[in-house]
Amino acid sequence: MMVRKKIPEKSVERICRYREILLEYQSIGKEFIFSHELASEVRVSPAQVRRDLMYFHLKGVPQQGYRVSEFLYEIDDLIDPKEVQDVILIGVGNLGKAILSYFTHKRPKLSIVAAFDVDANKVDRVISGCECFHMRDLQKFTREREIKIAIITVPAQEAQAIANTLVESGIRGILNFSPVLLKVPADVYLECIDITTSLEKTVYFSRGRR
Amino acid sequence: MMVRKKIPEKSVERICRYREILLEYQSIGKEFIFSHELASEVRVSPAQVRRDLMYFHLKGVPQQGYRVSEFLYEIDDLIDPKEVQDVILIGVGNLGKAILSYFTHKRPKLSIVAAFDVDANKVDRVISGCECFHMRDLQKFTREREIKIAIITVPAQEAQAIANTLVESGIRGILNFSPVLLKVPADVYLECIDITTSLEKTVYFSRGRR
DNA sequence: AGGCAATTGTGAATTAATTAACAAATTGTT
DNA sequence: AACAATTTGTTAATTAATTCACAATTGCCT
Ligand SMILES: NC(=O)c1ccc[n+]([C@@H]2O[C@H](COP(=O)([O-])OP(=O)(O)OC[C@H]3O[C@@H](n4cnc5c(N)ncnc54)[C@H](O)[C@@H]3O)[C@@H](O)[C@H]2O)c1
Ligand SMILES: NC(=O)c1ccc[n+]([C@@H]2O[C@H](COP(=O)([O-])OP(=O)(O)OC[C@H]3O[C@@H](n4cnc5c(N)ncnc54)[C@H](O)[C@@H]3O)[C@@H](O)[C@H]2O)c1
Repeated sequence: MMVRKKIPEKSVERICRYREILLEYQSIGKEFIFSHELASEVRVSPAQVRRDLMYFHLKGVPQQGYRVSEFLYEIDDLIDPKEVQDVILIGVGNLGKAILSYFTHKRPKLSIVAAFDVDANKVDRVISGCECFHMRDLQKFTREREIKIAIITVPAQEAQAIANTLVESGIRGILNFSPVLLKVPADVYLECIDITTSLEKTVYFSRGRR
Repeated sequence: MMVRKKIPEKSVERICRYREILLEYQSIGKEFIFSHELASEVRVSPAQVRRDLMYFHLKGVPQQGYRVSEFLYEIDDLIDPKEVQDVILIGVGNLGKAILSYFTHKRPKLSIVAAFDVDANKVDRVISGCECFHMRDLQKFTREREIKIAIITVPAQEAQAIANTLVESGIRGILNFSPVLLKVPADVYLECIDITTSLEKTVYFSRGRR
């Protein structure tokens, strides 16, 4: 089997953004797109777009650009898992609920299939369209359903312990919203969204220091 | 006045993370920290930490490290605004509410002072500890209070129009949660948190392609 | 006090990411 | 059917970010 060249994080990120724009184009019936159009939408250089395209095989034609449907197909093929990917979420608080309601039917290949919490008001109910179970069932569920991806939205002080449990039960990727830099084995992928840092960055750079 | 060297985004981001760790150290009574300790907490190299330190003036001592309180002071001095920074939030939906409740008293120098929405169920009430006003009052409020920072948590299709209004009323920095790549003038700082992309990245890289 | 071990601060070297540049290709035009 | 105008695909050049490496300090131990 031919092994695809590894793609740097930044490129994967941009490619996901290209998809947003392409879906928009598709929805308004545009069949073709130029690298410079995509570039200006995503705020990168046209050269950057074409460079990213080298990671997968898409032929554009001069004077015409890339066929949107083909482009989207290639992105799906590259980025999306082959089967629907089941995801779980830990911590059905304010943020957890927002995410649950958002991802219901958002992407065909991504589905949050269960949420877990310790709060008696939350377990054994359907919250924001998602079944919520008690933490004690986490390991069993994860193992049986072979869940590979988890989203952590528990309070900071709980996050590391939960990450440990997740890793133990076979999780391969974690999207972490707690402000804690979790420690996980090198072969588990960890993506952190640190909203506080983002806001601090915004404040810092809005003060004109650029 | 001596002009500080401009600091790259990545460094600012790391410096904000250092602060998290330093606050933790302080809370458990540790007075000093080594570059390698901080580095391993934040998952960067010790050299990287020391390099970032060159952006501000902090003296460490060999065999002892950096004084935590001094380190924190320098970060505050560099990153934080001099006065309390008032922030507004647009779109008091699931995500907006989560953010409002989270940032109440989170950072002494950051305060979400008002939220705006069009939904009659939300305006003129206090939601998650924050006063919520109707969108029609946005411009007036922003101008009068000289608000410089806004958080956008409205549906995708509304985001650009709201960004335009914000820019018009003098906003200098936007933290955007909608999946739209907003167009703003070059002198307005735009930070985007794209949760969908982050989840897609997590799924992609958890499939072992690294 | 003097030597040993550890750690800082920073240029130099390396690696990664981005942009520039341009030949090859394609379309429409005269 | 040759030409002009674009736009692609890719290599080379540039710029940015990270790591290396090591002299200079400092604390600690004997
Ligand atoms: N809400 C935000 O805007 C925001 C912003 C930045 C960071 N965060 C981080 O996201 C996380 C969640 O924030 P939130 O505002 O939703 O908090 P929250 O308190 O509303 O929700 C936390 C949820 O986790 C559950 N929980 C607690 N301990 C648990 C455990 N051991 N196992 C399973 N579930 C447990 C609680 O019952 C609760 O439902 C926190 O780490 C917070 O720091 C949130
Ligand atoms: N919730 C999530 O986890 C999540 C994840 C990724 C992205 N997002 C994005 O964040 C944004 C908000 O998501 P959400 O889940 O909170 O949506 P939501 O529908 O719960 O909230 C949107 C809020 O915006 C208000 N609103 C609508 N039009 C407005 C206008 N013109 N002016 C002011 N307010 C207006 C609505 O009344 C509502 O209160 C969306 O753009 C969404 O794509 C959310």
